[in-house]
Amino acid sequence: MKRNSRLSLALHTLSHMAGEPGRVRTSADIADHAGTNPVVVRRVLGKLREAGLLSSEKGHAGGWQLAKDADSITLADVYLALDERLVAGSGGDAEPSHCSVETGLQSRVAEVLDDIEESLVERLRETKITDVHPSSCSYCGS
Amino acid sequence: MKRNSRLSLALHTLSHMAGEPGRVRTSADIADHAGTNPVVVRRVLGKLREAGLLSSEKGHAGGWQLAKDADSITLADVYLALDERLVAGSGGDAEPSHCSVETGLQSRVAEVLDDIEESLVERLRETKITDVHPSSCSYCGS
DNA sequence: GTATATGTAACAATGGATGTTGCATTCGTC
DNA sequence: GACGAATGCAACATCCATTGTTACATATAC
Repeated sequence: MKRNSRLSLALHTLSHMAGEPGRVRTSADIADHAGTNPVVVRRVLGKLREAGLLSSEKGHAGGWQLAKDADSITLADVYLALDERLVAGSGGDAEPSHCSVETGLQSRVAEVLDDIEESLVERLRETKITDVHPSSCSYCGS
Repeated sequence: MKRNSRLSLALHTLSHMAGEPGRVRTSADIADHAGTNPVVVRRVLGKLREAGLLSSEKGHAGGWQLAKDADSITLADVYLALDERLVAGSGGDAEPSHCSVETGLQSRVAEVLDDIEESLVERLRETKITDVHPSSCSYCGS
């Protein structure tokens, strides 16, 4: 995995689950499919659980499944659950400048990027998890 | 500097230049203002020059300035000049899977992210460099 | 009690971005 | 023509976020 792997892994997994909503999957299964590691899967899916998108059960027959209807989950939900801020960045690490033009400009640039970030989230809100699942998929139970 | 530093540095610099379009600035000056290194500045601004947004002159009285009207430069121009792909990521590093559901899903996820990326660029096209420059700026010559 | 799952902490490894140095080249000025 | 000042560029070092890994505690079904 390389860039945007968290978002990618999340969408991948959710989309899979949208195909067979009832099925419970272990992090090991998911990791195999996604070509990564169970712990990484748990880390990412844990965020989605915090956001109420997934539920997990410990123990023998445990695993992960959707906590709500796939139709009601948008990419914005996923994006926000993962605390991604692709455009705006982490933001407030600018060392205070002596020059007032600089500080003004810096905050203005940050403002603009925040606006763009917001637009991005709005755009993400338009796509549902069910839109990601391939319509031509004849393998899953759906 | 930390995250999104290239985009941030580029916007910062262009916005500065929009204030005093005639002035030629050295990479050392710009680096000072941005709190970074002349070579880094040249790396980033070099991309903007390739895209025709800036021009640079070597030699004694050399430096950087806008190559076109600040009004005609949008954030999309900058974003694309820098080869940023914030949403879509680098993309094609997925190891080929034996499972056809996987490959289908992976390409579908990539498709969706590409769409979002495109929307982002469209959004960026709506903001001009002159929109970034603070209207309350009484320091620059504009 | 055992097997199997998550939850989590601690640490290692990887990789991209940034910072740095050095030097060739170009251009104005003396 | 020599010199100073700037870009252009390559090579290397450093930093840092992400990912990968190991280990172990905990919970649950059988």
